[in-house]
Amino acid sequence: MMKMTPELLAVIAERFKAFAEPARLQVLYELKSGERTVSDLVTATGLGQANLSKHLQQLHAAGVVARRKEGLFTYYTLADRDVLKMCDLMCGRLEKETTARRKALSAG
Amino acid sequence: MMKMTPELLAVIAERFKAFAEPARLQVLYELKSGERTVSDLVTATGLGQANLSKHLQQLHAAGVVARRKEGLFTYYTLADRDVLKMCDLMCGRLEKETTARRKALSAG
DNA sequence: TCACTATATTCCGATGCAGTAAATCAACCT
DNA sequence: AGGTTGATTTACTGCATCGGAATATAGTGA
Repeated sequence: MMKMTPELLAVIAERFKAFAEPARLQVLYELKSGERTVSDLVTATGLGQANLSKHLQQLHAAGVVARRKEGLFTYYTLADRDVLKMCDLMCGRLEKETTARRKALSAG
Repeated sequence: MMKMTPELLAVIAERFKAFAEPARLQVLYELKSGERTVSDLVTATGLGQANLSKHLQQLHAAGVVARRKEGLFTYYTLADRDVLKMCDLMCGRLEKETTARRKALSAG
């Protein structure tokens, strides 16, 4: 485990922040099935183009997505396998809680 | 994989948000070594007491930490093993990037 | 060069959140 | 009951950020 300097804490927090927005999670969810252009994502998510573009910049700056330009289009993809692992881990935590809560309700 | 409703996206984002703040990460880092009272955390982190208390409420609301009252004291702990897994996964991503960048620099 | 399309960027209003100080609450003690 | 201590809550301020509209940039083709 690395030493926890304030700078490192800030960087890690920054990374988590990339995941901490419904719009951005929606984008990641779309990218699960593969590469998408910005327009693809606009129609898939219903987000405004300018807004989406800004979210994509943030995701890219945080190393969450990769991009590739081809002519007029910019193709975005998930940066690596760990991105999905993060989401799955978080969803797993949620599921555990909800099933636990369900159990508690039926038991109580 | 569950269906991605706007509500679910909001909940997941909320969870990530709990990790997306240096002060809160610092708290989690402290709790790695075990149970701590609020005062313990105040001295360990250097955060103001009221401020810290609010961060602890957020972490608790997000299911990241558990608490236990004993007399005047409130003891906080990490809620489960997955909390650390989240952090380790994120740090792993960071390390990969920095080593990759180092390699690119020495190669280029 | 001029138009057209796909993205990115800038500007702005509204909302959210971190931090601090002061007030409040809760448990303990004499 | 009154006082003390640990913790939470409230009120407030300043700063960040989301979303939308308008504008700018860049690549394409006539």
